Amino acid sequence: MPAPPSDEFAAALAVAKNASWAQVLFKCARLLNERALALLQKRTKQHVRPSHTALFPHIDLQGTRPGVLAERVGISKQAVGQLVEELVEMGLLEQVADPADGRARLVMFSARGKKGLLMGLAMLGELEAQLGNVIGTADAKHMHATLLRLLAALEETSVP
Amino acid sequence: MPAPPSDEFAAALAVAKNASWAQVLFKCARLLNERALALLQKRTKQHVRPSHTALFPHIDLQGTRPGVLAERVGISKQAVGQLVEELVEMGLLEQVADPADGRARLVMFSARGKKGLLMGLAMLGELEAQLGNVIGTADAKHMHATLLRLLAALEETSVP
DNA sequence: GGTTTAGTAAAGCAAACTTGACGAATTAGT
DNA sequence: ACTAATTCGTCAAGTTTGCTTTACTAAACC
Repeated sequence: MPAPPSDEFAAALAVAKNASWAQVLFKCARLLNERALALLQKRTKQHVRPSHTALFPHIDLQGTRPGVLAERVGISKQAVGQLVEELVEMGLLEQVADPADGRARLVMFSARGKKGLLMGLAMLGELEAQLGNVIGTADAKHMHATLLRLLAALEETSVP
Repeated sequence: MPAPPSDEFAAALAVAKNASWAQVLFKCARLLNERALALLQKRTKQHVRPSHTALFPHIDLQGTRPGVLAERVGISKQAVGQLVEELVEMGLLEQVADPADGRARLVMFSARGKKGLLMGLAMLGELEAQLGNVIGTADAKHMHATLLRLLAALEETSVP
């Protein structure tokens, strides 16, 4: 007698699930992100949100205009305006008039923002070291290299 | 003459950034997720959202009660109720009365939902294969194994 | 028969945006 | 030189997503 169709489905599902590294990647990223943000808020006592941390790597040390920032992050200028406003209130960013253009302003890190940024990265380093002890430093390094190439592949190739 | 302090900061920043695999992991996950969701909506013409796909892996083939689902995903029963309602409207899930309990209902995949699930996983497999060609199949496999151990480490160890 | 338990209903909230309308400075056209 | 069009950012309002809280019914358990 033939197996019921639901078993075929279950088998196909199991195979597809097992083969997929993307799902594992998603889950790792989500869990690690949650942990890092929880730790960050615990240490800084500031309400830094994911949208804020997404902004940081795009701010040049010499300062960046909000419009440029919006383009880099891929959101509207208004959205950047809101985020910057919040971060200025927290004392992490500051704005200065752009000497080259009276309409424009330059967003840059304040002294406190710079310290906070380094602290945040150090904190991430701690987490990575802690996890590296569990998964193996060599494998962590190997994964880092592979992820860098994956990132390049994602940024270069277009959506099919 | 000594270098200005901002250069020290820039150097420290560059070092910290370069050493961090977590940031690369986050960016890869975000980009890949965006691409997968865009492709999914393009193919299915349905408005499947991340919160929906987060639900799928927790639904047993024999059906799962909303309350149990809520516990597994870590959200309220009401939130599950909303998501299930939407997915039933899309024709991907269906609900049947639980024969063991008159108050309870069982959430399960409809025939169309099962087909959709397999299609979605196949689609993810396509993306992975395409990226695997770029980053190298062996490295992709190695990364998969490392990520699985990272996941285990994240789920086992507590927040410091 | 009283108390859990399963789920529903309605409202609200926070995050992370967007759209549309605007003012002020700059650049371009004539 | 002087409008005219463009660009830079802001203000205010609205939207979507993904939840939560509070209050409630109906069935089941004891």
